[in-house]
Amino acid sequence: MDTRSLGVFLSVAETLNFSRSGAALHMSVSAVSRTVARLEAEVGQPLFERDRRNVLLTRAGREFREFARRTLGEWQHLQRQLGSEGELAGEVSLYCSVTATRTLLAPILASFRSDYPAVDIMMHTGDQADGISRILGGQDDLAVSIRPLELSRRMDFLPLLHSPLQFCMPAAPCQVRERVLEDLARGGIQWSGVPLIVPERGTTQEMLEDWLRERGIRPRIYAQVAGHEAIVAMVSLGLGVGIAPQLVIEASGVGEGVEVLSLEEAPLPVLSIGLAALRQRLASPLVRALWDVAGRTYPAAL
Amino acid sequence: MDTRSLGVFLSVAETLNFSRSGAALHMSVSAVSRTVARLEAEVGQPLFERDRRNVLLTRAGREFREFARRTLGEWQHLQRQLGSEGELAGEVSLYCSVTATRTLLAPILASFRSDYPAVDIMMHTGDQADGISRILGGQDDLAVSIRPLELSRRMDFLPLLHSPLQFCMPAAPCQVRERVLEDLARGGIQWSGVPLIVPERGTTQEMLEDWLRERGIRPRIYAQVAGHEAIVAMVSLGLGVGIAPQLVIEASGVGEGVEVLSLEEAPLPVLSIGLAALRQRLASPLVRALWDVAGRTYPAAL
DNA sequence: TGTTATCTTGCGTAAAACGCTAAATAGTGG
DNA sequence: CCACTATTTAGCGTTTTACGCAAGATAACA
Repeated sequence: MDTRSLGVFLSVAETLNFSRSGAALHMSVSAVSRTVARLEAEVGQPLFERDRRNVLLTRAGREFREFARRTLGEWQHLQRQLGSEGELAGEVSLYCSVTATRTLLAPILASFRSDYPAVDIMMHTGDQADGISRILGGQDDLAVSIRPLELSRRMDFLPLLHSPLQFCMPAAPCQVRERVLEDLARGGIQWSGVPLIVPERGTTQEMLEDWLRERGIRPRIYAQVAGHEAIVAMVSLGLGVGIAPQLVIEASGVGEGVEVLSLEEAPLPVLSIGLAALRQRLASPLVRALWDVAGRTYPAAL
Repeated sequence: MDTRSLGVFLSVAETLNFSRSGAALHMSVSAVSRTVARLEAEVGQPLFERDRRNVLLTRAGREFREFARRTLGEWQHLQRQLGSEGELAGEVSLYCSVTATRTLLAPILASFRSDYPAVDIMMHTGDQADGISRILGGQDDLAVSIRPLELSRRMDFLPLLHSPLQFCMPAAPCQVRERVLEDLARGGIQWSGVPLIVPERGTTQEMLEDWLRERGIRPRIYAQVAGHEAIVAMVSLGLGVGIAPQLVIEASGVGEGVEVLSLEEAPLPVLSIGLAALRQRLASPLVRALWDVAGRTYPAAL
């Protein structure tokens, strides 16, 4: 019996539907099934009555639900109580890009500091693309990141907002801009002729690669750059056409200097931006606190 | 947080000594250390104050101890309550040798049937040597077995009584008996001349092999037989010198027909005989019930 | 009768837990 | 004062567990 299993059981006891609980808990149906089966073996009695069509709590199941609620409640209470005592001792380390600090993180951190004034936040900034590996490597507790295409099972991701990936070009007249405008007037961009400034690594780099491959485009890469902010900066200098989340383009100091290229016929994917953390670390009350504040700050996150 | 961790914590909270708790719980010190460390990370505060010499509960630790006691108590209560309701449905399967049924098991089963009249016991008998593999293979819940030399971590073993492994020879005058007596009179058995009847496999077979190897003895194997009872039977027929636990020799119907050979200068090991089960299965209340009854029936087991 | 929704099971893989051994540290006795 | 013991923690390789995927099974439904 562990807290995770209790959570799964309570979810199923509420939905009375293994599949829906699985979806809600971000786990496969089979994992839910086996978790319940394990509990039943430990208790020695079936907790649910399933007849392929309906799932119902047995009498034992109802009693177990009481126990589960009580135990889980007390555990969380204890965690909060003891955990918050330790605020002074602990600190939460957070990895994010410069843009994230000013946009997404600002309201979260404001809330957090007023709720938990005693917690120190150790913030590291850098290329957003490195966030996931820093989390996996245990170097930071939390990272603001784009949801990776493949999410490790050790990790949890809390989506906070969405922003489309966009191409952008210099706003001021220059060779690159004229070339793009000409192409657009003729009906389509000749990618082979446009200098492209792309992310060096990370999710957006993979997405762009997929997008190009699907369309059979062999682009002319002008530069591979670490950090979307740097890409936008280079674009604003007229060095080429770049790619970055719309959020970054808008928030960049040089926002005036670049213009979004909207390719309606073949849009780039929309990014899910949020917090990433190891499940393990999320058991720590400090980390969980920041996570929860973030979720409350962006309730539309769903 | 899971029940196992709570148990470890409570043990350490009592002994205030990681090593001793490790020994008591049949786990390594490092496992104890890490289990406590995990709990501390989950709670967000140290539960023990350790200064290399002393281990003390912190204030958080004392609060956690209350929680742990309460939770573990309720869990066990629930397990017993719901588990015993299910008696009618469940059955416990038990693997043992014929001898075990009549000796070791008799008092246990008597107790058990009066305590839990509704539980069916599905008993399978056979060569004791197969018990461990039947447990590991999940074919039976419990097995009466000799403690294996290597105990899988998935398994738990409850020692109930001890019995020395013994050589035995025919009690009636015959060629084999005379030969042995002659050898003994001259100071030592000439193993190469004595027909030996040995276990086909299992712990006693391994032990005998070790014993022989250590002494550089190349025995004359007359027969490899499955089951100690069969060995004793063959010995009583005058076919050779056999090896079996003293318990089996005494309990065998042909006990009169065989005589124990006491080799004081180089005794065979003493066997620990008891119950074996998968830890997993022991979580089931039914299995646990029989296990507990056995422990109560042989309290001198320690 | 085919389709859909739902739970369970087999199999290969990824993560967690463990034991062993070594390191670090403090008390003890010769 | 130093060897020696007792104790907790950390690295490393191995065992055990949990998971996701895909197939199986079963019942409702169209």
